[in-house]
Amino acid sequence: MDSRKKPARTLKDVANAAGVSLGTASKVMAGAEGVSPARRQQVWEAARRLGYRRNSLAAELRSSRSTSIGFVVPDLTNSFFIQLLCVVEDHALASGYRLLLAHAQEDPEREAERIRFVLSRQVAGMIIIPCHGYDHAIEELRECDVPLVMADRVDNSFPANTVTTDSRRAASDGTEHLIALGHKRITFIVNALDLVNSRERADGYLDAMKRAGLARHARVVVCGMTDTESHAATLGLLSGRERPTALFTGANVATLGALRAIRDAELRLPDEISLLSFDDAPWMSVLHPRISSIHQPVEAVGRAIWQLLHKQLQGESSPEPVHLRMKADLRVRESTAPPYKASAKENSAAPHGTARTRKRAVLADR
Amino acid sequence: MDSRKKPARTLKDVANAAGVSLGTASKVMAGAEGVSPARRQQVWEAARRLGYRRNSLAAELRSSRSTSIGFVVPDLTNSFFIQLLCVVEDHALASGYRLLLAHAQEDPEREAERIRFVLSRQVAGMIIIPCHGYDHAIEELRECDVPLVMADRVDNSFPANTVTTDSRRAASDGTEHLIALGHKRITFIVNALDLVNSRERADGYLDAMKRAGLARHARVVVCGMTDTESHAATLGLLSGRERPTALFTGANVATLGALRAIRDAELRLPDEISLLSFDDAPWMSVLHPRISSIHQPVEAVGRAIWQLLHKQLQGESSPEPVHLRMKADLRVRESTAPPYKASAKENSAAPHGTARTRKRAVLADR
DNA sequence: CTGTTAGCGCTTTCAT
DNA sequence: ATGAAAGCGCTAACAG
Repeated sequence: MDSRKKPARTLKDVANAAGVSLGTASKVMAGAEGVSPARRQQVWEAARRLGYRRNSLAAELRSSRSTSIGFVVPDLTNSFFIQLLCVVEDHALASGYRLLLAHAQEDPEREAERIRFVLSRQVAGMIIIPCHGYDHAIEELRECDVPLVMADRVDNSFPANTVTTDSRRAASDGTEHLIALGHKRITFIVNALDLVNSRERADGYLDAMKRAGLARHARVVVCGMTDTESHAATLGLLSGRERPTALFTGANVATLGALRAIRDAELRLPDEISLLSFDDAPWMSVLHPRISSIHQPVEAVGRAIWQLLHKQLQGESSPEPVHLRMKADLRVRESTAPPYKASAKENSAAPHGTARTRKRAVLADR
Repeated sequence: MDSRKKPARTLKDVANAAGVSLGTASKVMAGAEGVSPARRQQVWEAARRLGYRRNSLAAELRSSRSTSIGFVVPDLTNSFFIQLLCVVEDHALASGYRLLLAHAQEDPEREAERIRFVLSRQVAGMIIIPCHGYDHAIEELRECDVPLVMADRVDNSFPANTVTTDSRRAASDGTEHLIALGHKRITFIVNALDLVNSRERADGYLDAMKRAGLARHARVVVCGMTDTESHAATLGLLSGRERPTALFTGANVATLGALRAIRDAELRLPDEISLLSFDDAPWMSVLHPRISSIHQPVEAVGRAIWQLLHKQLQGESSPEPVHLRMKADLRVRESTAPPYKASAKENSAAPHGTARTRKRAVLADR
């Protein structure tokens, strides 16, 4: 713990120590052709001896080439984004790029600031999963022509490459599953409707409800971006009259809050209430009951994002923006079941419903 | 989507457009004193008009001052690290620093590469949560004197500032809780013993077992870093003879695998087996049964990390490395209960144990 | 207050 | 194959 800063060794130091010119040393470190093996050896030797570490800031400044990709993510708490991040990072690394992560924390202002920051580091490209209304992002990015891919929370009207999940369709499928089980009072709990994909999810839900002639039962509750908020919203919902028999949560975070609320309301899942989660998470298939969910194809989305970006990085991009849309799939597990008969509702302490209900309980107990 | 790269505007362009010198423009953008309001205005104007964006690579290169902090994390899948990351980032941002995240993916080689990368970006400081045996990290960092804080997976013998949780103590407390419930065959499932903190956790477990005269029942199972591995290990454990009555998992990831194995083995939690998790996660208190766990003080750890680093950044660090150790607390929930009576074990389909067991089941059903 | 100048550490022609 | 020299975009002295 010595406080005097010994100035870092530079390439010049290495060149001097090796008795070669700066240019030659540079070539060696870059692994370029045209240096005799002998000198090459000398330079490596000197570099090791001096503990040389390249200054990539200087290198990138001079060559105006960067291998960093900005990745702007709205919420690191959301396992879907984390998974996506990991997938994309693997692809990027494999192609010789690194990710520069920027965390927007679901705050548009912070997002704008982070984008500015990333851009100021001269990244070669950008991947953005925007938060509430991506106006800021657009503004920042329109004028500069960095290769860009927008993901997840965008729609096809965005004037850049996008990769998304077909949320509307998936939400519709999910709702139909609930309807098929016999549910009518199905409530959709969504974080924010100014999030394009959440809006689509809500629309998909409404589509299915209407198609089934259940429009008058349709109910969309907007709960905010945190699990605390969704907890509160769900709790209100459950204690009100005309309680829904099924809940469909529009996102990972909302699911967590809803689940907590269901506990607090002392409702048994799935006997007294069903829950379907848009977004899957590892823990959902591990406890009792396993949560039915809509699983987004993270691998495919991540791969598509990288492909689109990589193409642009190599200057092979098409003049027209490409919009890729992936299909999500419904994973029926144990949190969705036929609605509870109102009559059986009262003696909730000892669950002895129909044979089916009974079987379920045992099954779920495993 | 135009493919010709319009070269980014530079400060020089701005200066020209504003009719001032480069130096003046620089002062304005830096917000420095000593520029007349009129010119200041002109420069801002020109900058906006041209869509100027500072090149922070150049700025940092020239001033050899950086506001980036490298944060090397072993596993983004682990919610504890994510939470820590968020806490530290908040503090860093508040002090005017940004984080440069590097994901080691539990791979020492990748970790070394990432550290090298981060260092080459001339960060002002480094925070490292090392993975298996941190030799690489040490090697890379010894010679350079960047302010450094090591966290979580280190012990006090490390020659730099460290912030850790008192794992040994916490694990010992946890084990005692299990013992107090009447368990004897308690197995500790740990990811890897070459992880200092895992080693400490195992030691804490062994301490408590020995103290209780249960040494001959003590059993430590090493399962690896992924939930797939811990799933397999736990499954083997549960199907073997002399099945433990309680499991104590040494980390987040191990808990997930163990839980899946318990399901697969069709064992009821906590009636047929108890589970205690070292590391808490939001989902653990949301489903049935809520998982008892040892909760690390993320906020405190994060704050401590930043304080230690910030002091060094301001040159106020003490000559001797500081080792901070935080206390974790046991959160008893529903996954830990007295051991199942062997006699009741057989008729497992319909759980009608003692009154206590019955009550538990109802309680947990909420 | 303002402009001029000299680099930060590196890459990249361009001669030799 | 090698070295010299010219910057990348910016900051920080230093004169004026």
